[in-house]
Amino acid sequence: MNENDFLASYSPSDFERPSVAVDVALVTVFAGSLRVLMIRRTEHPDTGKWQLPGGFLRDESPDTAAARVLQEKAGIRDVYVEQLYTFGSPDRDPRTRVISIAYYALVNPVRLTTETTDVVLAEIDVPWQGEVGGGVTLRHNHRQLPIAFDHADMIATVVKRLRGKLDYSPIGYELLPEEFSLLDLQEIHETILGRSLNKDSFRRRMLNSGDLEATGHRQGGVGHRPAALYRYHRHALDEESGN
Amino acid sequence: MNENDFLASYSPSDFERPSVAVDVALVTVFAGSLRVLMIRRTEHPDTGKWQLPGGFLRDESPDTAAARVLQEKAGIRDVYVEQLYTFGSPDRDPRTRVISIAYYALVNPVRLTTETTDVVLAEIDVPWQGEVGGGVTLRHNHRQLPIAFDHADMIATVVKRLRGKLDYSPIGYELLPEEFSLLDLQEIHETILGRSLNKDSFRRRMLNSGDLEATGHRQGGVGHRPAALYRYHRHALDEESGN
DNA sequence: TGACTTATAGGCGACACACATATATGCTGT
DNA sequence: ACAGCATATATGTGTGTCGCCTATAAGTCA
Repeated sequence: MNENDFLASYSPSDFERPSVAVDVALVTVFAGSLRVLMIRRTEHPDTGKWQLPGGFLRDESPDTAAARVLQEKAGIRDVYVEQLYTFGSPDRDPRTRVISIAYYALVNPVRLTTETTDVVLAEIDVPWQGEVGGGVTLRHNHRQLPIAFDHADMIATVVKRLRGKLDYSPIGYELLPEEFSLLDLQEIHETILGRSLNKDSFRRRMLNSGDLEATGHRQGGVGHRPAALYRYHRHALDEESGN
Repeated sequence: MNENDFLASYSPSDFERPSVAVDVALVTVFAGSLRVLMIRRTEHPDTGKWQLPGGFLRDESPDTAAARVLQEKAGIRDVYVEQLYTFGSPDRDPRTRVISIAYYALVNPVRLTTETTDVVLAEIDVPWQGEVGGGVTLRHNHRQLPIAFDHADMIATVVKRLRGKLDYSPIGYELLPEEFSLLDLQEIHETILGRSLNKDSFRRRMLNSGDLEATGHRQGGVGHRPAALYRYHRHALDEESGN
């Protein structure tokens, strides 16, 4: 390593030192659509376009910053939050160099407050199958929402991550209330994956996973035979030898 | 949002502005062990401990920075590189606040130059099964290597990521030379997963995946029947209708 | 030439899956 | 009260994959 490299490595000038931000995609499933909370920008640049809730990192861990941003910008706390990917192209923000650590959060829609003119739950349109990737568009009340900065890339990355993790992690349950029917769970999976699933296989697979615990309750007032309700119960392995 | 929050968000002072670094775990499989390139620190803090090659982010994308760090610190280029996770606990570096975007890279060991006293390929000891996680330790010549900063966490995260992606992505091939036998490929998978695999099932699964192309070559001078050699050939679907 | 080692091919039962059919159960209108 | 309806739940069947096993092939080496 030559001297220039050494100096650049150990004494980065303030000019080179980027800002570090956290952006959070708060995702929910509602009325058969995958949705994400978006905020309308009121300042330059990208005025009028829609962005994810975000904020600059303070004297805190990135995880803490993500939870704080959710509390401050979306008014919600105690939800499932996980780091997604870090975006840092030199030109992703026209004002100055900003590195953004993107997060996603999952929540049941009943925990979300009503929309305002500047904060909406936008439907995510995913025009591709599987995890190969591609772009997404957002809709709200049949209108397409223009997306600020590179936040469309972030949302597309969330969809890919959710599709990849759905089979082997309990993220589906984070989008449901405490008690739910098997069909509720199947609709969550179908919405995330963007395709329909075989009902019988899905039932068997979920019941055999050992992650479901019957509550003994049933649906009420549904106009047909009520489904049994379950709750998530992290890997209740070998239920027969229940000791 | 109150005024304090506003100012903190939109005018982060230089004091709050952290440094942003990139650390890269260059991983390879050699003699039945998963290994990672480590560099001995010669300065405070953690003098004498071992760290991943890293450097501060310049006027470049994080991906570019990772490739540059590999070139400068490990003397290797044109390898598979992928972003891993961003580490940013406030106390992870005792000198100043540093956010580190961790990457991992995969390479065949024949492309690596010989070791020096300050640059070694350390064996990764993984005392857990599957992707549940836990800590790792490093060994070199039967001696355990002390690990600087939170780089042990980074290496553990790499192992988890590799185990998770192995089944549905071609990362295994990045660790092999252009032509390889099925047993070579199986040993890569077994080393990453930390458990032995059924030989027949593995053969069938790989040959049916459509990602292997027979080269027509065979092993030479192995003291027994030589295995056929294959190369990776991204999803050669429907080889029969070869049009 | 024959012993040895690993590669390769094929068979077999267990199991998960998609798809189909049959039965159960609560609700609703008359 | 009862028939009909809609969905839940149970059962069956063929297909494909997996782990395990046996048999054969193709090189090297004494």
